Amino acid sequence: MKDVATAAGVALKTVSRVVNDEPGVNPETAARVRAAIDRLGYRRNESARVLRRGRTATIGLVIEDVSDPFYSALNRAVEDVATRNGSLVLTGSSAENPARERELVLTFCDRRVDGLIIVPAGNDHAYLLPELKAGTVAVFADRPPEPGLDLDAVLCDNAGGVGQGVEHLIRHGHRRIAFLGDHPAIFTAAERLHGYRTALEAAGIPADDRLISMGPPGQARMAVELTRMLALPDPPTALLTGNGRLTVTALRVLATRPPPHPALVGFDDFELSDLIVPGVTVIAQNSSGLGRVAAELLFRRLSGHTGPARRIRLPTHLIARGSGELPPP
Amino acid sequence: MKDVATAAGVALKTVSRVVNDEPGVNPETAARVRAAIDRLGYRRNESARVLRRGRTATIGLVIEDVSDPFYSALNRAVEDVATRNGSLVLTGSSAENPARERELVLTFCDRRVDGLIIVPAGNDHAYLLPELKAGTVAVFADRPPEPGLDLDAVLCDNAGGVGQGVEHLIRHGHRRIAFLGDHPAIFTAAERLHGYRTALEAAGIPADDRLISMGPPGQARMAVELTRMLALPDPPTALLTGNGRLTVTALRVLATRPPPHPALVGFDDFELSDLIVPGVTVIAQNSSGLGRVAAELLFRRLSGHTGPARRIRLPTHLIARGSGELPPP
DNA sequence: CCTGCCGCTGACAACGTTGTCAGCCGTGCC
DNA sequence: GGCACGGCTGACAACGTTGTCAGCGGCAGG
Repeated sequence: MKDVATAAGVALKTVSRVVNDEPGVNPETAARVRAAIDRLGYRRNESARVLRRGRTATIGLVIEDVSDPFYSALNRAVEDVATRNGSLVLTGSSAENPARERELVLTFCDRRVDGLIIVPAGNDHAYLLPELKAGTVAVFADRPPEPGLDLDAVLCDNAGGVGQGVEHLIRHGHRRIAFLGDHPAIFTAAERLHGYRTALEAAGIPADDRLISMGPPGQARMAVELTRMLALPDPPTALLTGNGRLTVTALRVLATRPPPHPALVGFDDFELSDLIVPGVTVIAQNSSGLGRVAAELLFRRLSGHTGPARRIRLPTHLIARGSGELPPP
Repeated sequence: MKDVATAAGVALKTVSRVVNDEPGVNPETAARVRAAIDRLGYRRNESARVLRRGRTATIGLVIEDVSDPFYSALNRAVEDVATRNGSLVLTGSSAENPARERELVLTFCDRRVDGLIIVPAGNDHAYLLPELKAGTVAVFADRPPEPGLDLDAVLCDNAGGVGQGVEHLIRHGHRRIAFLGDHPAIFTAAERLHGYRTALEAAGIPADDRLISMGPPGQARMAVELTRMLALPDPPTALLTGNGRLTVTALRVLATRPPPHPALVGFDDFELSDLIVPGVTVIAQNSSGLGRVAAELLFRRLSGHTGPARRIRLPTHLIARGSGELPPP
């Protein structure tokens, strides 16, 4: 910038004014400065700008895994909103590890991101408090902050979605419906389990703990659990899987078994669910909506909005493709 | 930092030394400083550090779309290598738009990223030259830089991979093999088409232009092209699709037609290809390998390595799952 | 003619670090 | 006792911007 000023025969500050489109510069002078900028190929140093102004025009996004379709759709939606707001996105994968999440968030804060969108892996975000006090804005997505942390959050209607799925299966004649969910320490998994129990209860069907299995979506575990359930004297005639990976794992295990297969409804849509035979009936959640709304809440606060923390629930919707409409034998 | 210095009763510079683990500080003093740091919750301002040192410990990644499985796997691999090297990743989606790519790259450069990994959308990277001269390191992934731009690049063995696929189909008795590729202006699409022609020629089978269709992976276009080809007097008995999205589109179109279906080999593996019936035979490319190797090349250069630009080809491998082993009728 | 104002420009400090260099003190050697 | 040296510490400038304030000349109004 100094060089540009010299080349254009003006002071540093005038160049700064031109670069920032500040008013009060003689058009002729401005033109001369712009010419010098082009000639020298000058580009503003953002780091210095940040140091002086305090805003980085960068937000941080912490998700579980950038390569997971659910989160990468969320990532994309966040990126789109950020671009519209002139911001860039630093993304990090927490691998569902609270320590890694904390490390990422703090590193982002060191970089002075303007705001954070976090899919929390842990339940203790005390480490966030100093940053929040320092003016960093944070929004939680997919899972809420623990009580006491008063932040905006965007969630799916987990219980309601699972409820829709259970009702759908009941409508198709099922009463023995198994639920295969992720580890109940994960907020969404717990909510979905709750939705399952509530819907059964509402239909007057007693929940049977032997038809419930909660844990990580490994294929071995899934094989064991399905085998166990299907060998029961009154086996489930339908399965409800609690997230996309569980659905896929269940499909893989079922593929190793002879028909007839139980009906299946999966929470979370996934690509190609329509190409499998029968098509997989799913409860679609709006992953990009999650990202979009979270980013919008964030930028609203960044542009000065204050107000009580909001908690937004995005609706899910059931897509019938065949697997959920199989009747009980 | 000033506050910490005051609190610990030392000079600014001593705090800086402690924070950076520089040698030559009395352990007692260091302990006092560290205590003050903890007490005040001090965190170093990275922007100021960057301004002073010139290194941001951040790299930029420009891909086509963060939500595309191929690119998000690449993204994850880059992130992993970056983390191991103490760096963060700024990611942007170019949407296959050269102008957007340029904008992203220049914005990243304004932020003084140490290096760039680019999946180029366009063929003109003249805009990169000033940045390269200014010391930014760039590595291309999936597609090479245009001649004259002497940069490291990591590519898949596109022609060889398609060749494998063609040979596989020929081995299963096919001689009428159609090729459905993306727009030939895309480097990988052109290379794959070339591999197709070469492999046919090597087998002594004349290429038939009526069995070749190059263009974007829209379902309408795919439907038209497949209908046209399958209505020929001597229709193709096998299809080779040039990327993941084309494969999926072809599967969707085929699903609307009565059997028997032509054999199918798709370039690029995709999740659930094993759950479709018959399983989809693919030529798997190593998308995370692409990201990993590109990031490794980048960090090698960032740590001082100089040397001629390298061009690395990653092998592909064929995974037979059923659809590519269907015999001709 | 003087005053006040406006449009434009520039000098200077400040943002929070780190690199450079100088200084202090104690120790060991001549 | 004088000197060199090493371990430790600190003062200061610099990185490239932007915010603040002051200054300049011209013009309108009193």
